[in-house]
Amino acid sequence: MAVHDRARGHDLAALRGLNTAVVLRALRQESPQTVSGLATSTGLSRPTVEALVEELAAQGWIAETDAPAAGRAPGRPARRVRFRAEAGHVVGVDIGLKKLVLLLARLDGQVVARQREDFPAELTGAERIELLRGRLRRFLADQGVGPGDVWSMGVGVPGMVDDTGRIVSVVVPEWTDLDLARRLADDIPCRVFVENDVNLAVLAEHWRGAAVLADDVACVLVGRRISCGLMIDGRLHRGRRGGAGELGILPQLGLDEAGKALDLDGRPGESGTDALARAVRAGDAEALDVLDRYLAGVAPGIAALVLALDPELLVLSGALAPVGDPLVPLLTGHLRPLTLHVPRIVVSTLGREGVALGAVRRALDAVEAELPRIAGPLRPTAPL
Amino acid sequence: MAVHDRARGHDLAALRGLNTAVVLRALRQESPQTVSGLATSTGLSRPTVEALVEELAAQGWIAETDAPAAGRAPGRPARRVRFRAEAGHVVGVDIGLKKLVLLLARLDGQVVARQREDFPAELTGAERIELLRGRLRRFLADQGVGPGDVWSMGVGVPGMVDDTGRIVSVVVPEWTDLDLARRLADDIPCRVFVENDVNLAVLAEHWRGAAVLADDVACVLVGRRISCGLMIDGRLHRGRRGGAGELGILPQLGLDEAGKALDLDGRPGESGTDALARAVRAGDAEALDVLDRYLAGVAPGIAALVLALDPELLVLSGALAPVGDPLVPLLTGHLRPLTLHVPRIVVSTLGREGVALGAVRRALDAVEAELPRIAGPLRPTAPL
DNA sequence: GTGAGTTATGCAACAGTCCTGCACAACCCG
DNA sequence: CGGGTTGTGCAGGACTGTTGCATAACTCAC
Repeated sequence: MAVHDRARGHDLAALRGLNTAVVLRALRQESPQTVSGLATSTGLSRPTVEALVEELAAQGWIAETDAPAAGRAPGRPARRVRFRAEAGHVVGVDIGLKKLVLLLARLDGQVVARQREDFPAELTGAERIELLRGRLRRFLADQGVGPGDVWSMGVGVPGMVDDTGRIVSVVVPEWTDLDLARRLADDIPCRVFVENDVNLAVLAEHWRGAAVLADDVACVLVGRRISCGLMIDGRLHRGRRGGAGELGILPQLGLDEAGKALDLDGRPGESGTDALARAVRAGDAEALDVLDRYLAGVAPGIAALVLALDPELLVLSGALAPVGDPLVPLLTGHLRPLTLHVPRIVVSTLGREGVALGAVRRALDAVEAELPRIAGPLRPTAPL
Repeated sequence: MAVHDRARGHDLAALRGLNTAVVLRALRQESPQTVSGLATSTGLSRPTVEALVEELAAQGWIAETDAPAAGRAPGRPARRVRFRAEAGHVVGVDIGLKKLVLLLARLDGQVVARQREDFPAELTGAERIELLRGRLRRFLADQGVGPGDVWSMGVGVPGMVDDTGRIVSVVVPEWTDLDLARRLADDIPCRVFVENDVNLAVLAEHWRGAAVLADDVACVLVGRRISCGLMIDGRLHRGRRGGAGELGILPQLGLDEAGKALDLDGRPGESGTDALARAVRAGDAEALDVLDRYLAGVAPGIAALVLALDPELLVLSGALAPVGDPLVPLLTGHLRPLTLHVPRIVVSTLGREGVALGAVRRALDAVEAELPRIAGPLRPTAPL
């Protein structure tokens, strides 16, 4: 009964906190800004903004820029303040069956370091965890970031994750029922959010990808395995058990059957989907035909999703995304007879870092959720 | 970019308005209440609440009760105030192919008058509108409610409705692309919200039905035609074109095929579904078998919905709801092999007024949405 | 180089809102 | 009829945000 809780009065301190958060948010969205500019954009008066700015600066959230203004204008030069994005860091992790992506970002979301690594799919669950922990320690050390400087961390894994962060699927052997967050928090004392990979992908697309302007988005991972991440009303929809979007199981939709058409041979070390994408891009007519048959096969499943949700936008991501724009008319053609209305379809442009970027976004969301109640100086997110 | 707008500062007047709305909301949830009780429940101080109460009373939103307190307690008897639910009315309409339901409710949602009528399915679109307008005028007149006393109206219709209130489906002949809201607003000068019937049913179930404690709900209309209303995170999910939940179209799911099994003969004037429900309740083994085959037929479609959304609760409504609890184990059995996790399933208990009650809820939502910005005395919703 | 124009700043006075505390009123009970 | 208890109403004080004005700093034109 979240509505019930909202029925609480606010006093002057709450108003102050609200306005502090407003100023900080405005500064997070655009930095640097002049104090007067902040006043007009927030609708507060200048003396008020000034007081809030002073308070935030004392707490370390913001700082005055010393850099001279870019364009020259008449009048007294404005004092300009900026969000201190370097005051803390967040980490985004994408760990799959055979690859690991690490991203380090500042509090404004700017990625300051990235690392990608492939590893054998045959690793045991324990080995995979140890690999991740080792690489993560090294990665942070290389960047001169201490474990205490990480405020929050997002981790994308294949398969379902329940709302407590426990992995409940069987995609990665031996990871079922694993509390990965706790294991990672032993090394890096911060909040860790484990989440299904496609769910993070849709966050990333909405943040900096193909879906920035849409609030009802389905992100479909097209490849050997099919699953979807859903954003509804601008928020990630996980489902009761974290299983939203897992249409692949239903035999009537033929998603698994369609996927088998992609079990082709590629070059050594190259997966079938990569080979197909390459061939299609090279203009191979036969490959295009295979792709088209695959899309025809997955169309009923995607149609079911479209009919169930009627999304504004469909983002295609995953192993076949490198094929690019040719995917759109092909899939649209197959969806048209199966749906009432084919939504706008676009291909992801985030490449292989999409999930990790979504993990960064997830971590930043956690930091932002605590912003309204800044009382002490900095570091709002308590470890775990 | 709704988030952008939220980055505006609040001044003291805004704080006041916020607290006024808080007190009013608390009083809407429970009436009457003592002023001191309001102070503790809202977290505001008593002098503050007192001032707000005085203001709201002057505007006509609340009033002091003259009725003596129920239980007697020591000490000075508390002054008690109540929400003036009789200050305005809302109307809920459910108009289908061959039936019309009208509900009149006070501002607290209490239904004060109801009317139900069946009419021939052969009516033309224009005749149907005239019937509705005539009955509505008469209904209000009988209750002594003038057109100006209706603050807001919700209307449930079969078929899809887009986000501007235009009907875009072909379920009712000649109603395609109809702006029903405008037609009704000619008679009753208030905001009119036209909405798909199942979407309103899910609102009703969440408000006063089987789904009061769940925030992720799918309401499935089981009957000759199948469609669903979706509630996600406590809010109605309509979809971009208002088509969310319309899985019936997809041939792979066999929903339409399954529905044909219900084309039975009933008694004169009784539909096939009603006859089937009656027979099952009477213990007819053959009827139970027909029902079971029907449920097996619709299971893939419902499974697709469950897999796509992973809802907390599934509410079964519609023509077969009178069958009651026997539906639950049958459907559960058919869903189990098709899904990862079968959600809790319950049968609607709202009967034939579900959609109209949801229309009332929709109308009340519109009134509540305007509550925070009460400035003048009463009547926050301007006509259209 | 100097003055006019422009823009930002900082201080002061003012108004609005909420809170705390205390004297008082109204009622029940013995 | 008086004590205990509970709600009421009124001050005083603290905090927040706003308006207004004099001042500071810079650009531009002459």
